[in-house]
Amino acid sequence: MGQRRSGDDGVISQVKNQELVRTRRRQLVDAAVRLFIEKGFHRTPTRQIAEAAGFSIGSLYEYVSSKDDVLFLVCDAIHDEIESGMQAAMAREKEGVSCLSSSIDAYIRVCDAMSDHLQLIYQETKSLPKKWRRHVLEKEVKITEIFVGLIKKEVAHSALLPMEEADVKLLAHTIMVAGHMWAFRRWFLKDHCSLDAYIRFQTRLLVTGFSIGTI
Amino acid sequence: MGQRRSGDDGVISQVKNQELVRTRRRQLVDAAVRLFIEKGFHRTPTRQIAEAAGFSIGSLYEYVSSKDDVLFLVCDAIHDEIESGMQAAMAREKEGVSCLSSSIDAYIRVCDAMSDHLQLIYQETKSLPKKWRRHVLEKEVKITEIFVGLIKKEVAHSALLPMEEADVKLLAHTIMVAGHMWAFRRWFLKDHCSLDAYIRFQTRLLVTGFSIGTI
DNA sequence: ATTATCTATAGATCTATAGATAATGC
DNA sequence: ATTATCTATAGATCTATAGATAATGC
Repeated sequence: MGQRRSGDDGVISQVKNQELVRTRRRQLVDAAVRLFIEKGFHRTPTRQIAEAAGFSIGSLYEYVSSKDDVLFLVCDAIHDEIESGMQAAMAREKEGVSCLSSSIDAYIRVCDAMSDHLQLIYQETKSLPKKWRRHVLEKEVKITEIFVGLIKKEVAHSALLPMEEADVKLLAHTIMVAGHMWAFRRWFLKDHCSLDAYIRFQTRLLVTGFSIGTI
Repeated sequence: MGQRRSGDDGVISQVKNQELVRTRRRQLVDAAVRLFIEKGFHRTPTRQIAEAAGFSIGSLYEYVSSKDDVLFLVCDAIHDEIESGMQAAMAREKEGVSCLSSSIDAYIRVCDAMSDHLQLIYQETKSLPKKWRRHVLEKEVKITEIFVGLIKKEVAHSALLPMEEADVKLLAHTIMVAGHMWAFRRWFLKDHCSLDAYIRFQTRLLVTGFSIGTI
């Protein structure tokens, strides 16, 4: 059939050279991210994506089989970047009592650096075909699990009050959203509060509220 | 020129009868909300909006001057509904120490009832022309101000710790987002947590964390 | 006359593909 | 031969308007 899957993402390419597929898709995603942030997915013609990526519309369809594919590759790449950004920041942290707080700090800084990308995800996830929406949401859960782990560790160290499993998950998701909020509510926040002040505020709300012996 | 503004929203209609403009736009918005929730703004043809509203494509353009106008009317109507929903719920509340908590409760229930609409706003606000995006965001701030007032009252009653003005605003916005979160993260929350449990959790996080003498 | 509504369509897209061309390797 | 790329375009939209028609009021 000449149709090949590339990587494990399930997007079909006509081109056989896997190395080439990776480079071209990287170019494609870089161009598309920029355009989608600027004008949104639906207002960006495939033609223009191809042009910005440096090849023709015909070639574009050798590397994806629909415009929706491009959106998926974009969302997937953004999530990868957030995840690796967090992992990198956390690797730099020391272990210790303040492990959760400092991870929140690192995470919100990643969200700050990627706030355009986060806004894009909030806008366009719904436009993804179902199968890929699920994939993207699973990755979101995976990132959230990092916080689940950290919270449990704090509880084990008695740095946080004991919590039910359900509350741990809820707290982890609320932390995730606190980071996203800095991105999608920047239209307000940027005029009223510095990044540092925001991090201080959210950390107090999210961590101190549940911790032992403070206030 | 035959162009008339209708109401104070700045959307131009060719039809003079203001009463008629109101009814037709109501039909238009009702139809569009349904379709946009189902398929998104960009995937819904104007033709289909007109048809679902019960008149022809020609007539549609007598009541708005572009498809963007329809999106604006939709966003505006949704915000109105949220605001009036909250006002109604709060009118039912008693004054008292638990005023903030019970307002959060009421607010999150409104968000629950309107979660499809909220998701729509998160998706499509960016598609609005600048002038109207600003209008929509101002309305969002206006709703947030309700919480600013409530928080200040709690502080005055010494039910909350003293806070700086900036923190009051931040807390109010965080409350708003806690409500939205129930809507836009329902893909996860619905399987892990009831509405009541969610409200309990967020109230604890948002109110108890800052209140005096608890924990 | 004026107002509201409808039908038909101009005009401008935009996605995806077919088929030609160039480059690479046997 | 095979692989990758490009050009040209089919075919399917979709928005917005022009101009005809029907209904209402002087």
